[in-house]
Amino acid sequence: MKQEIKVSVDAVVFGYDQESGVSVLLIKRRNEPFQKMWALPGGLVLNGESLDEAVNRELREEAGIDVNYLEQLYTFGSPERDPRNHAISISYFGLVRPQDFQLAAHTDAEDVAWFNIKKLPKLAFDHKKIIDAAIKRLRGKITYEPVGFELLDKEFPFSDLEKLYQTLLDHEIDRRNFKKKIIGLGILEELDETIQRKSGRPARLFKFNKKKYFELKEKGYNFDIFF
Amino acid sequence: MKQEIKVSVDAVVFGYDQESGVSVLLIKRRNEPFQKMWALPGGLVLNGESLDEAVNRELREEAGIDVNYLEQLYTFGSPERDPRNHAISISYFGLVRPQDFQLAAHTDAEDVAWFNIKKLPKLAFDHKKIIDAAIKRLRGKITYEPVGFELLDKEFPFSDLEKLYQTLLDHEIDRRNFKKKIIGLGILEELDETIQRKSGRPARLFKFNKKKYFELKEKGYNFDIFF
DNA sequence: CCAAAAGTGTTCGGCTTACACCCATGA
DNA sequence: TCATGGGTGTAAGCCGAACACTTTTGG
Repeated sequence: MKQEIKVSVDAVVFGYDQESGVSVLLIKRRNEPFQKMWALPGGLVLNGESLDEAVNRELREEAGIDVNYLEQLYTFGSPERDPRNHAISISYFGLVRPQDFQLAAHTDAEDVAWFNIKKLPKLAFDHKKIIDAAIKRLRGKITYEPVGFELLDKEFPFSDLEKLYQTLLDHEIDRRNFKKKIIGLGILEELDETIQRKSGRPARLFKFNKKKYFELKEKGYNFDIFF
Repeated sequence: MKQEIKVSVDAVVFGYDQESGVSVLLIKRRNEPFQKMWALPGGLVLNGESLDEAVNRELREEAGIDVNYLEQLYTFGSPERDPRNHAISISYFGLVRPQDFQLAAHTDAEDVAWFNIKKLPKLAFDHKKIIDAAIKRLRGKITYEPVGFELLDKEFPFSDLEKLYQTLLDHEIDRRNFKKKIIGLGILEELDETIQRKSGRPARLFKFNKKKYFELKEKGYNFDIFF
């Protein structure tokens, strides 16, 4: 009997901002099944298209977004996950600076929006499960690789980084120890500029030095950021 | 246009023994393409079958093996990876005690054998790449989770564990520090029995205490085994 | 001058590392 | 008695954790 399995990709794209914390990008489905329900952006892989291409295409089509970090997460293949037919989903994990984009729903998406990861709506298919896996990965990831910078502005005050870690790891961090540790990694560049928030003393801006990071990584340097 | 993508699974199953070190299970392909070439066990997922089921079935059919540890590794989906058509492969990573099984080639496999990971033959498809990814994962994995025990006999002398780590991580380990660390984790049980190797003083046998391990893991205990 | 956030050092304890000699067995 | 592998303790240094007061700005 001929194999009749559909191959699709789905993306869990995270964004972060100071006020609302960590969010996931969702689309509202235009079509059945799960019509009008929120779901992860994604869709069928085209013949001759690589998986990465498919994810990037779907994100552009359905949400108007180009991620700046993307990695494969997990492949879900239980035959019951799609009510229509056996369909596997290769899920991806992405990071983006929400401020960089104007969301725009197209094709299969009737709407697009950011949802705080603590206030998710009911989701289509097994997408809740996929998001849970992605959150777990994100939490793990930031403790051993400096991916957090992909979520912050290019130039950011140190407290933003601190708050990001606190939000993601969900526990208090000692400001002094945190700074010592991160500065000790030698992958940040301190700028002369400062930024003024609503109140309080202005903060020095920092920049992630990607080149330095890759140099150190080459040399087998380790970037554990445990707490 | 209708989607025409084949879905298959492939397994990188590792075995270990004292003399030959770490090996991978390979089969010799009975059919085209890559006929008579060595390849990973695996094959098409059947309609209505989950991915895990598919891997276990293929391993039983092609090699006569039941793994005792299995996890998903990565999904390879470049359209050029199969000369016939667009085919994605969900690859798995497995561990087994080679002594527990009598290899037996069937169906698509003309032969099955263990190959030392440092002496691999030329491989079909992109299977070399898949094995490389699996080795990297294995190396990483044993540093933060006690999966090594799945490769050793149920009861083993401490030096076996030490040699396994040395082989996998490819560097010297101080016997005393290693023992202190592992014993300190509290997941080993020391038995009264000893084993006599070809020469030298007989060695005390140890057993991995899975129950204790899960208990500790529940409590958020961490099992880093860095060097 | 008050509120809000940024900035900054030191001490203590525990973990990691380095390191070398004796023991039990078979040949 | 020799060769082979098994077994064991201690000291030094480094890293992570705990901890509080001062500075700069806007209102």
